[in-house]
Amino acid sequence: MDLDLKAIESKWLNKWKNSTPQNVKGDKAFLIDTPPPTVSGLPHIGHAFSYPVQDMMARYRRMRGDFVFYPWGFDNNGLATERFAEKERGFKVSNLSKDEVISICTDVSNETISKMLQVYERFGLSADFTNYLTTYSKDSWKLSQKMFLELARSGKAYRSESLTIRCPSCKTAISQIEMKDENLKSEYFFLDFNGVDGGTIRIATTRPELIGACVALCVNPSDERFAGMIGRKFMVPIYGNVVKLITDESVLPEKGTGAEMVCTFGDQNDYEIWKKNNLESRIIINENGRVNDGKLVTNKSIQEARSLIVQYLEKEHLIMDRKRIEHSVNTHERCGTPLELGISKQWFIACMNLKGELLAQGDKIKWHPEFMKVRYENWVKGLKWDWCISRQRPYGIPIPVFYCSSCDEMFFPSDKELPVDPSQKAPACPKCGSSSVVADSDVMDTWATSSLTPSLYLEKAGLDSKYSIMTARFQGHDIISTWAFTTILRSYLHWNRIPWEHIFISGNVLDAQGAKMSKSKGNTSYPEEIIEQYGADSMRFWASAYSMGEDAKLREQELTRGRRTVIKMFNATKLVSSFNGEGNSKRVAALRHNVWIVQKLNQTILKVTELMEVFELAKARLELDKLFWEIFCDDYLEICKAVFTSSDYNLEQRSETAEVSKIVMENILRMYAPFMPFITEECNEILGFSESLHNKTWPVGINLQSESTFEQSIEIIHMIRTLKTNLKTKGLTLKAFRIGSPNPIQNDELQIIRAISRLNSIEIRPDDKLTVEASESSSD
RNA sequence: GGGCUCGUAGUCUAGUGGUUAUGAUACCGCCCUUACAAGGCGGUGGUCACCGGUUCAAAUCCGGUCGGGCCCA
Repeated sequence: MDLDLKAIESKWLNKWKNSTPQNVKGDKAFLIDTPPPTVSGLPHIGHAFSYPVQDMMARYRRMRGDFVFYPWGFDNNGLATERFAEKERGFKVSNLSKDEVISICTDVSNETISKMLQVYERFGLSADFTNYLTTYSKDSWKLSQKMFLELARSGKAYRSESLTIRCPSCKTAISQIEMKDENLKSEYFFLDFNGVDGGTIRIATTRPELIGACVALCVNPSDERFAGMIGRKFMVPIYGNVVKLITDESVLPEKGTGAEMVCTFGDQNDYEIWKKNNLESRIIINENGRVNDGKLVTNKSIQEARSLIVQYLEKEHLIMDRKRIEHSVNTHERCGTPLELGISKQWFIACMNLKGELLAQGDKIKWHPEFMKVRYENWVKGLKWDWCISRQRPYGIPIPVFYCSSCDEMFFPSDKELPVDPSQKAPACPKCGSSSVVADSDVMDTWATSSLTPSLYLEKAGLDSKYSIMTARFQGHDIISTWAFTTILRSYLHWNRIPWEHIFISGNVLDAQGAKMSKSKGNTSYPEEIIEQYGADSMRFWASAYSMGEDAKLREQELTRGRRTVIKMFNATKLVSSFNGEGNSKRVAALRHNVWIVQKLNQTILKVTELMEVFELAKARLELDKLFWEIFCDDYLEICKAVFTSSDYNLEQRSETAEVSKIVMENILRMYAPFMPFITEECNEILGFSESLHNKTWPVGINLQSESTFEQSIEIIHMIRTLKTNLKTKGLTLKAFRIGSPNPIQNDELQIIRAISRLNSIEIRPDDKLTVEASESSSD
């Protein structure tokens, strides 16, 4: 093989570095809110699928003359990167000081970013890699803190002591966004509560360690088994406090015994019942996830507390029954630990009061595909909490707030002082002048910064005064409830506008069997392996084979087809450039076969452009493939070869054919350019152009003076091929044939038919329909 | 449990009411004095998941069942 894909790719990557096909100055702007990949490992196959698709749109719009803003960024802020750094360097955040953690995270993040960059560059993306942003940079700090303060000053963000979701393993508050339901194995313990006035009630619980937090018992009001017992008082085992049996619709009669403990706080439902009934609190799990029940358990983890309590219950013969079950538990998506609820002081961004407005914002954005909007709507409708944005972690953007210990005043730095690390030096209290001022020690949720990417990108590029709403967001459907939601929310809260006109949702990448890829299943693939084996253009070819929102399978056949297209394009270009175009044809496309191919080209340009305009990349490329393979290569190039080998054609006719073949080839390359930037650029050079293909404009078609009447000849050529093959399989060779034709066959058409069939004895007679048959054949 | 989505040759896929259901890939023949054997030509291969309904006409529309996937609880 004389085609070294790797060499071609690195050759062009180097050349493009010095002259990235960046922004044409068009009136129309196409502004992309690029998803900054999380700095928590190398790019995986999902990235190989989604980023090329964005790039195809960017390249297409650029060729259409738009001003294309295609920035790049990395999300190296917060817990994901912190966890990644722990794993990379083998340390525990809890064993190090805050400064040490930050310094290691910064190092790991810098190293990883440069590795990630190398992989992304190989994708052939035309994003501006030279000026990428990171979500933990000082610029990002500044904007993120500024925007936070805007919300805090206007009351849209508030600090409150209220129910918080906590991860006992990460030791921080989290938000509803980071919750994940998981089916976990557990065990029901059946316990009897003795009535103060006699009698007992049996309850089932999976959380015996919370008995000390029990403040009521609860059953469903329609559950007749307990009808006579409502309102009666019972004694809590071990602790002896007295609780009342109350009712709530939310209790499911078929769960356990139908009677359950209400604890402060077992789950969110406990909290609801607690609030509704104005119950007392017995908080036994502290902010660090340690249990202190004042009796049997002192400063133990939840697991340890559970076994202590169970041991005690067993010893006292208080467990009436046990049953293994599997049930759905709220866990932390980052670490899988079951979550706890507690009361603590946190910062929240209000959104519960905005559901209607947020749904209306969603309606103003064009969703591709449309049905993905439903996911957004479901999420907004299902919101249960305001967005808790404070995190008790070392690595993140600090919450820029001070609290005066003397007069309790809360105050903020001015915008001019940003970015600030409030822990560095606290100013005196502006109200009472006291110097005993404490800085907020928390950092912000990562999403509190990444929800600002449209502004982060535009500001970094100095475009924020010119543009406010971006054209397109590209992202996966797995983060509709996180990134899309928080971005829409912030945009609404700060500016009362939508962040982008369009949102493009890409699907997941599954393995060839349709199963989700995961490291534990061992079915993951990495983009670099694919590029090594098939080349980046083939990888992009595969990525362009799916409609928006559709899950993709890693299909070998699509990669194979992509590589074949690359090779064929290279060979076709070499052939076309070998056609000798000396002599100067005045009239381009006068010969029937040339008019025909130009007409086919024009038709395809129209179709492809139409499809690209509505973002139907997969369908556009199929049209292009059809033109290139079936029409241009299989038919037209065969005709060209005949023109150049047959003595029937003079210099001028050859010259015209050489010229037309080159023009059509070049137009095909332009249309393939967004899909396969490397091979098309290489072919563009082979054709003799010194200007980069990616700086050229999108084709608009070629003017023709005449109509083509060549279609019938093409049909005849196909029929001759079939006839030849059919005879060959019988061991016969076609020597002469007869064409029956309803239309007259022109002289030049006959020339081509003769040249392609390599036969001279052709008989033509009128017929009702087109036929081709052997008039004399013999065995070899 | 709720929502969304998908089910078409061995595999993957096009096809939102109208000839004989598109194409790729795999496989089987035949073709190297041919830009490309990583090519060309031809062929085998389908109860369009299942059941029912609407219609002159259903892969397509409606209802249900089964099965995958994702999101949310």
